[in-house]
Amino acid sequence: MSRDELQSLLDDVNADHAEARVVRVLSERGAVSANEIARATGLARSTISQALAELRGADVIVEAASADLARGVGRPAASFALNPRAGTCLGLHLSLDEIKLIAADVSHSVIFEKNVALGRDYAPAEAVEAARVALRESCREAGVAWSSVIGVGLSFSGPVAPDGRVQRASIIPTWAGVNLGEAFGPALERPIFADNESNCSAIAEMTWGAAIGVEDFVLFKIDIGVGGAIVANGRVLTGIAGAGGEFGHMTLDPQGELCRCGNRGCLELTASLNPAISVASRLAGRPLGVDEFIERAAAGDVGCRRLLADTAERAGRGLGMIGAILNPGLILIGGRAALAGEALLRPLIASYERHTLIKREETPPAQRVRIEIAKYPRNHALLGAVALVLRRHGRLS
Amino acid sequence: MSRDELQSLLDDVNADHAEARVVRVLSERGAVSANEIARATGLARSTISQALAELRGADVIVEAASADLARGVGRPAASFALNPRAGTCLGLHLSLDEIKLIAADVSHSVIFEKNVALGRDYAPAEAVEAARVALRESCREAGVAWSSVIGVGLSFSGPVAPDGRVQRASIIPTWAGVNLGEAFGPALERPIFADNESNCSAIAEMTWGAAIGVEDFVLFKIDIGVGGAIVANGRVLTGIAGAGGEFGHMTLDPQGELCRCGNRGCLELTASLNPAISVASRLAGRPLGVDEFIERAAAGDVGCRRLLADTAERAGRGLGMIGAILNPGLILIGGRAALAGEALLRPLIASYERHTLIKREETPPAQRVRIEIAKYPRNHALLGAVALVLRRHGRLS
DNA sequence: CTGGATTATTTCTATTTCGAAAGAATTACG
DNA sequence: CGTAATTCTTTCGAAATAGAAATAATCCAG
Repeated sequence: MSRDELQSLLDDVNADHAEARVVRVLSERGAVSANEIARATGLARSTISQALAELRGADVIVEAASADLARGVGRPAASFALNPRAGTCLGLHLSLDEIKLIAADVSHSVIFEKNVALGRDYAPAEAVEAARVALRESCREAGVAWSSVIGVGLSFSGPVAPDGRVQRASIIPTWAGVNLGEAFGPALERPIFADNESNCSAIAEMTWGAAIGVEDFVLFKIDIGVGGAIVANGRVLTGIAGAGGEFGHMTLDPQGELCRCGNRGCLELTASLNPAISVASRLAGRPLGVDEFIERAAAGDVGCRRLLADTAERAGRGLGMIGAILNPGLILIGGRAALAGEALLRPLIASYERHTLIKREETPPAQRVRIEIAKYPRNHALLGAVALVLRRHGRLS
Repeated sequence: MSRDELQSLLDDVNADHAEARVVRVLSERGAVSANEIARATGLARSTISQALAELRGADVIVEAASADLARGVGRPAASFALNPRAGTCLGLHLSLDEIKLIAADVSHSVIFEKNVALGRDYAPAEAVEAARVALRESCREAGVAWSSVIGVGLSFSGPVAPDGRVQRASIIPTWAGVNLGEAFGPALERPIFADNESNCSAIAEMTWGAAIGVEDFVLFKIDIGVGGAIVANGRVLTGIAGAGGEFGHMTLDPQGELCRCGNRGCLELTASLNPAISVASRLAGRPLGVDEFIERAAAGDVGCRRLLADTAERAGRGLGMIGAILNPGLILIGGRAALAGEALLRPLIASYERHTLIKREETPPAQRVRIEIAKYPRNHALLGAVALVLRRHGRLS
């Protein structure tokens, strides 16, 4: 295969030769040994050997600093990663009042990270222009040629349909109906990938976090909203309209309070951090931020601890239902509530146990649900946005 | 490849040549054209052509009566199916007070079907012995050599762990903790496959029913219990302990009535047919059966219709949550309630719409959830049991 | 410090699979 | 009818892949 063909393998999603599959595995996992590549692709070791030789010849991959972590007996395995100079992936997170930027090379190293503040309820065109300027500039500063950008991943705070359209139910009302691919594609002139925030977080956990190598898990996010993502067979279940994993909008009480989504009694109304923070603020005599509240709870403030435990109790009810529906092997707790660690986890697990079908003690260890804190609880959907590009997930154009 | 090797392809799950993959596709789908096989396997048409020639030479496959359904322009495609004489699959459904038997050849034709009544709460050993005797005898009568039986699929009314163990939460209390593979394996001396009833129904719908070719859907069963199954990427999500899809045991009201599963306020308590039938029976002055109740509702009895609609309203609440969590493209309604057709479907869809996040009218048609009646609403998990064997799903030994 | 045990990697050849082109069976249309 | 268009199927040489055996790099035990 020619050098040019090999170097363009990063763009070609559909190619199905040994070389292409090796590149895809490296793109998804970072540094990997030849043996692992063989297992992941299902190809023979000899085939991998040949492919690696060719790819190395074309400077597409490099030998990685061997992570001698589990160094046993026998010849140690060499690790390979994509040549960092072979391309750059950009990520963009669109949140309530700012956009966050990130760039990573194809070997999974972060090159730069940056925030751009915007007014509340900013218009799509504003964000597109701000993103264009900031990305171009940051790339120039970091010495990244725009032509070497493989794609831009977008993380959005709300359901994103498979065609890139933002659903009404999003946090930022001005964006309802906007097609992210059509909005950002012309301005950025690079392939666009997009998914909702929680799905991005799940992908970040799969790529760098607490779910590396896990094919089936659920991410449950507790922050000022409640959301999540479902991963089955190694793929994020986005749902037919991109609304999979919207745990916050399970209707717990059809006669309950009105939710911003237009329904009543959603889980989010009781299980997000908002009610707890309201009460804590009243007691403190001044408005508390999310971080301050969590810090107080983690530090042992009995009031905040109890408020957090009550939140966990209510969230655990929803989580128990998710357990009855999906019976996942691993549930990762994300969102800033997870920063409280055990103070959240203990009452949450207790509540889960009380509300779910299969009880822990009557199940052999291998079939038990593990509930753990995610590695990136603090909104690191941004990392996931860049992983969208690395995994070629949610491609729009 | 030798004739013997080709003929044993049906037993070898792990083989990964063109011939093996062709056999597997035919086993899963029945009669298929060469072109479809190529698409399903991802192999080149020329490879399929060669493989088919070899398999035909070894009498493993036969040319099927060409189902000239969609006969367009151009040369018509020939269909192939596994040679019915190449093997037989048995299925077994273990219900409350009887076991049901079925046999089908590998081309998906049913050979015989039979019920064996047992006392309520029968013991496992009883069922094993009854199954052994009835299956052996029926096979002899039908001229099926026991050695030609590829495997026996078991459908069980309750969660079945991946290792074959029956969970406590099952309908038949005497079976809690029993390992289905260990119980049936020695007596039947054939490979055993097992899964819970609803998962089997889902597989039946995928193989013969309303979900042929659909990779992602949810089956929601409303009968004297409430249950279901989730299919993602063409695979049934069984969950880490086999309790995936247990929609009936979502906790709607933590302070509600006690459920047989040990929790309170489960969906099943309000959304199954039981409450409606109780009221209808009181009004009728005598106990009504499920079928009678459904017939009355379908025939236009206003009381029964309203009771059914109320049930649908309550079930729709649970279904709406499933919609928020999974956002599936297709929801099939199974169980005997589905026999009422539109009388159930209309209020169910209305309730779903009211309780789910993404509303129908604000979604383009391609992203809308379709809610339809399953093809086999009347407990045809039995068909699914035999499909377990055809699809090599849930293998225990 | 040396030889055996263990695991990783490459080499070489046989086999499998692919892609392009030819051939076959049918419908559409003049 | 006959020819063109369309679609399915097979053939055959080229390319990719797998499997077995050889080679390499390390640990471990004496």
